[in-house]
Amino acid sequence: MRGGEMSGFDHRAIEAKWQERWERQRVAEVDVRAAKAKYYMLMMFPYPSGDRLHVGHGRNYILGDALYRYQRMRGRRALNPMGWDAFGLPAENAAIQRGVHPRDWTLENIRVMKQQFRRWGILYDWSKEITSCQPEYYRWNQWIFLRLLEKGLAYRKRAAVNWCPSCHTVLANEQVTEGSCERCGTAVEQRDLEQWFLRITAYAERLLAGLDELPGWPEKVKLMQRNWIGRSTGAEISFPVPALDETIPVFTTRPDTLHGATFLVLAPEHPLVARLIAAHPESTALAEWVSRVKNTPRIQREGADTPKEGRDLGGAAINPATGERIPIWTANYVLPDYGTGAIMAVPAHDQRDFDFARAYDLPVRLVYVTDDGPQEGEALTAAIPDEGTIREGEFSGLAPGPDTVARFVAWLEANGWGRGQVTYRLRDWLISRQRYWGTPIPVVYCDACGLVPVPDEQLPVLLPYDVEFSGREGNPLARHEAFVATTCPRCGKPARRETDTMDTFVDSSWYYLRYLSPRDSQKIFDREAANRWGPVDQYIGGIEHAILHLLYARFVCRVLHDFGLVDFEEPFPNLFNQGMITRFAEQTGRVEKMSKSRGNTVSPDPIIDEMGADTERVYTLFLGPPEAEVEWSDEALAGPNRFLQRLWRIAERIDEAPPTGVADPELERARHEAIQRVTRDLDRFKFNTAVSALMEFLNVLSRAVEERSASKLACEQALETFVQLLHPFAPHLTEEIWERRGHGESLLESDWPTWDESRLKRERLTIVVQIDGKLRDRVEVDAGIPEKALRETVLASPKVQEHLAGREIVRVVVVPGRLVNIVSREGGS
RNA sequence: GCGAAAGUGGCGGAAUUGGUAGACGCGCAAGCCUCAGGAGCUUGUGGUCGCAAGGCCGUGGGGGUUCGAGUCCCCCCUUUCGCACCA
Repeated sequence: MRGGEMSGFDHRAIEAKWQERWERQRVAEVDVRAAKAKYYMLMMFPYPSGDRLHVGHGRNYILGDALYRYQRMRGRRALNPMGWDAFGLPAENAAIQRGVHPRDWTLENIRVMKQQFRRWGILYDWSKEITSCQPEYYRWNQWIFLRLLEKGLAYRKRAAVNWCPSCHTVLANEQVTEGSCERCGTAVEQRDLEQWFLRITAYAERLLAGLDELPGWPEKVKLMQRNWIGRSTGAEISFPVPALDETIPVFTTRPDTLHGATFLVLAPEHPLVARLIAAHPESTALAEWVSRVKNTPRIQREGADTPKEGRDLGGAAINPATGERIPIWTANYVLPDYGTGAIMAVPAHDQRDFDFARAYDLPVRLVYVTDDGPQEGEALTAAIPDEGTIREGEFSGLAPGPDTVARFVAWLEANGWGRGQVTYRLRDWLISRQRYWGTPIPVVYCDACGLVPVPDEQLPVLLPYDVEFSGREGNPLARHEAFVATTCPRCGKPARRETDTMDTFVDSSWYYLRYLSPRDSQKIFDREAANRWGPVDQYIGGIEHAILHLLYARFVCRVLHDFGLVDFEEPFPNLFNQGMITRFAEQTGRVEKMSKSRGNTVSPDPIIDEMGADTERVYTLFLGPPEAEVEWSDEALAGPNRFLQRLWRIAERIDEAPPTGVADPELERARHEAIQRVTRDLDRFKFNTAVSALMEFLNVLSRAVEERSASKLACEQALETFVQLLHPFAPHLTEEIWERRGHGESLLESDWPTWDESRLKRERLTIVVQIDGKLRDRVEVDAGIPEKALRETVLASPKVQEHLAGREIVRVVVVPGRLVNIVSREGGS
């Protein structure tokens, strides 16, 4: 196969020819004004990293292209746009390491990636292309930001935030995994900084409820989002602190255990901590301890394995239920940004509080007791979270559960001690980044006017090109005098620009709307087009965005909905997560996700050179179920390549078929079956089994041609159907055969074949015969055979007779068209 | 620890959702064709016993439901993923 000359067809010439023609004829361009039978499909737009795409990336795009071509042939007006998630850290790092400007680097990468898409035969409507790092795009990020600011949905606050010391920037909670920076793996530190947030928590309930309206999403992703939002119901209870003339509100999911609350615990960051320390005799030592805990990296401070540590702050609060004075502590296991940043500790019924109480010898009081369990707190060896019944008082005898909680909530409210409350795990979205290569946040700081939003007419706030990339800590933008120095839009006096840029997930939170009117310089997007084409009919991307991108995009879509810009609340009603391609990595000695850093990538270039893009495409789709992780095998490429070679040879020999043939009905049946199987499989994204069905169909056609057993007409019809069905998988070769068969128009314009149920019926059926569930024989019968006759046929079979010798028939189970199972037992005649 | 998904030949994977386990492909073996083959074609290919006909075993392990279980139920093991002190 050296050089490809041995191939039956010249894949290089054919692929180049069709790629050129599709591009020249702009076959994928859609006029969005006409939305008849619209089908908006979308691949998550890629980050144009400098690494060339490997076959693992290819899976994603090939799958999307196959779907696109299929939908086109089904007669849908399919829109398949592509763009670039072009802001982000790697560009800036490349600038520091190689001295290339992020913009130039990014645009060059885009050029290379486009070439790669082209070589795969992938069709995008390039007239809709968007690039998020261009002012024409990012000005609308700024526009959205200003609207959020107006509505109080964007705000600035000082908070302990995640800081990546390697990327020199803060990170959103969603970008921290196991206490480390998701991008570079460096342990994240805590820094107390003034930052910009988007109030996604205001949408927590709607984001959660909306998941129930998404049958087209994988359960796994919905579950991940539910867990991330983390809705908890319970109560907020206020504990008076007489000495400070304050109350400390706590959130608890177990107000029913209030009588067992023997101390309070505040997060070290809690605002009352400082006041309590000030009144404490050992205030210096305490303050030191508190500041040490505050500065402990998240990964060390949090986590179930971290030992619980705390200090008595010396104050006392009143447990409203018992009237008792209880101590106030601070501890590392109480989080500052969840609930109220303070808890009531009920050691008897919460394991964490129990561990802490035992470590510091704090009282343990049982509210619920079990008949056979300990009757006193001292005797407990572990918390009993949901067993037993309440021992005393007006709620005596109740068992733990939602009803009991509800009764306590009503009781708290009646007494004015607290109220029912819902709390979310979800935190507000931190969007500030101390980096250059992102959308400038459009606000100005004026000594006289304070924080002033940049007026719409002054947008975009342009990212300056001429910055210095030194690799020093701090945002290069902050050192750019001409950028920072500005005038206040309100009073005209000198002012400073905000130098933080936006998280790139802002860019990707609404881009699908911009595709519909990408060059509009007057407005963010065309509302009418957005409502006609949106929401996206099919969204395709990796599971790694299950939370980050998909949650942010759902949030922003709701915001835009509330602004009256779109009619829908869910941007992507149907989501498909393709699986990764894995391969053995020498470095680790394991089969792992294909990636440059693991050194286990496979370049598509030599494959395309030697066997063609069609081969890679068919192989990629054939490899395994698209949602599953699959292992790449260089060897197995030969199968799909042989398959395409055979197709070519058969197409060339089709004229040899005789004018009449005995196998025509059989071939026709196989043709209809192939149409049915491929259509059904594609509708369910089962590309792998669709390829199998085509292989089987080719085997039948191939035999018919080989044996000259079917007529030329039947063979030609089978071939044409075959080429149509295969087109989404192997577009170049199929176009070529189609054209050579005298068709003037692209296969994309042809109508997807339809099958006729009546043609699928077989005249003769093979019925499986079981005796006591074991396969014993097969009998061939007419399809319409009555059950009685079938039984007789089966019982007459010599093999059945033999196996039944000396046994008695108890029962005969008949599954029409499939099998007969004879149930027998010992004895009889 | 909690939650979810998945375990099928030498390999990737099928199985109309309770009805022939292993489709399709890779690999392997034998044969044909060929100056040659890393090309093409044909046949075979879960294990085991048997000359054969055929038998027995077989979908991570163990139980169960059923005429019938890869598929449903219970227990266990392994792997992967998500969350991980969220009160």
